[in-house]
Amino acid sequence: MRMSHLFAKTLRQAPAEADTPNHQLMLRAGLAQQLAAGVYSYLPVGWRVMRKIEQIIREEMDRAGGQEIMMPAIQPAELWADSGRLATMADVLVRFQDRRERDFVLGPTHEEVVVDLFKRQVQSYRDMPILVYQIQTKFRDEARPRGGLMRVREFTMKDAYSFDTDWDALDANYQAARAAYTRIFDRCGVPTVPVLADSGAIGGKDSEEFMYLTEVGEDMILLCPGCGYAANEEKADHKKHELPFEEPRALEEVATPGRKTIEQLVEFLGVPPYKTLKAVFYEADGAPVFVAIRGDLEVNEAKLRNALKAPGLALLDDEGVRKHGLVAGSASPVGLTGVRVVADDSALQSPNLVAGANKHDAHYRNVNYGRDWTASVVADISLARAGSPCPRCGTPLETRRGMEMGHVFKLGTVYTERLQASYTDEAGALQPAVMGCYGIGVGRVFAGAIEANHDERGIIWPPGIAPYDVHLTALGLDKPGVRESAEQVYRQLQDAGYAVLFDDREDLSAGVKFNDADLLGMPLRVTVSPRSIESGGAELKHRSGKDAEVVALADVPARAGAVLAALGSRK
RNA sequence: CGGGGAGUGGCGCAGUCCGGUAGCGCGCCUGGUUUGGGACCAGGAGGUCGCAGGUUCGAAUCCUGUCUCCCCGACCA
Repeated sequence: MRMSHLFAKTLRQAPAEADTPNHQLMLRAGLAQQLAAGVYSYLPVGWRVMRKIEQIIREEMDRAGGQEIMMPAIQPAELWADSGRLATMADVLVRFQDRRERDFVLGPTHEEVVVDLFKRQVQSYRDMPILVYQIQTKFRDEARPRGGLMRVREFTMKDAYSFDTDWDALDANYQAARAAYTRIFDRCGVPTVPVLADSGAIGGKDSEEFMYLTEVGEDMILLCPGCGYAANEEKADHKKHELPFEEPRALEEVATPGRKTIEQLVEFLGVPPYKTLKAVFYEADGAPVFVAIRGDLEVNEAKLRNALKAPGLALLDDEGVRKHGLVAGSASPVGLTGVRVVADDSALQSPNLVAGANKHDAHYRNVNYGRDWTASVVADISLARAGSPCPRCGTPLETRRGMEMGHVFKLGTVYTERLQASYTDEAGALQPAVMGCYGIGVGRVFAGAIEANHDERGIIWPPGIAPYDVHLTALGLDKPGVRESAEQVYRQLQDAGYAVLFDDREDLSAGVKFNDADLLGMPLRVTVSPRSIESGGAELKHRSGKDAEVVALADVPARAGAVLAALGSRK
């Protein structure tokens, strides 16, 4: 490609909207451009990267036994009503009506459609296992698109679905997909770690996210330096500080004028936070939920949502608190009636706690579960934080931020039961197929690859996904022999099978061209100039290296091939 | 949805408080001089100041409404 006619321009300054390196470089290098919040066009160079990532995904999914298909983005809303997700995913669904006023959604994901397909194609256990995948545009009306390509409303996703006769067979497909993911991210130059994840509204059991650990990531990950335990904050468990047994003492009311927070109570009464009971108010399906958790812990809303099977759970606002007669700052489950109480298991085993008295400026001492209050739901609903003991080995956990590149999970029979996708087993009985699903955000891999591979000058494309192998820079095009030599190198490299970006722009200084080459980040830069010709040919330098070598013009393709091979590029 | 910030030429910004013919850097076009790390000279093009009302002799500037974008939170297979 000749840069003189490239449909994109590099920018010296990044647009103000970008605040992470990958986002700034993407815009400065002219890879993509935003049309609306979370909606992007891909320009030629960026699109080549997307296609390279897709190709790697295809190769690895095929190797894992996957079969590529293509499903429609336009899907009947009825199918979503059948699965129950028309309601549970209502806020992100992009919906429309056709001219006959029939309801449709633009697919945010394809479980419903793939199950429908499965029903028509598979009736027998003999037809399984199945692993199908597609690379497709998804639509989600995200509450807040952000971070360049990291959270967008229209995006390319590779989604794969497996169907098996039982959970053991599912595990084989799951492990195959998991292995493929490791290879895919590796080839794309994005270091990832699998972390335990919450399966969220989609349902299902085991679930892991592939995270690229970086400060600009939007997810919080807990990692154990002792045993390697790794989990998303939403999912992470931790050992809770266990309190020694104490005889329950008599309930005692104390005046606590103006003390509303745990910090204020701790300071005023001289008790440690773990000897207090914290109250947090939520609302689920229109009804208030009183959450009781020990004062040294925080509520993990994902866990709470799962414990209550209430995807619509949200914090109660001040007005709601008043309306339900709750006394913020002095609320407690002691003597509370008419409100559902959920307790973290920490609250049960902790004796003689300080808790609210359900009237202003008063608390109780020596509150004990069972004697003074009970909860209708008891579960681990606590948030693991930096320093929390690892659930496996007790080592203090560390936190890191991460960008989610992919997600694998075992769905089981959630969708195949709801949508009645069953097969006939060996005994002739109908069974729901056991399903897994596996997603990769292609645009996220694109962003992650830039984030993981750049320096102060620009992008350093991993050779496997570089839009071009060679950035050919011609300097002094009006000088004798330069144009001819550069054209010759351009032709020879292309004849040898390399993708070449040829900076044939006239009247630009060497500095501009070199800076653009560094910004655009191809693995190998070849320079043809009066100086290089005088010293015997063309100059080769790889993007991350410091030194250049001069090679005779005729030898450029062979030498370029050797350098690229050494960099790990596969032609 | 709650909180904060911002919309002025392709990009980055000033001008708004205090109303009076819209400016700077980069980029772009023409000519010339240059050419190994973001050149120089001369000339030039390009803006309904997000949009709609209002106040005023006069609005980028004041008032009202509205749209959009960014950040934090909520939300998020």
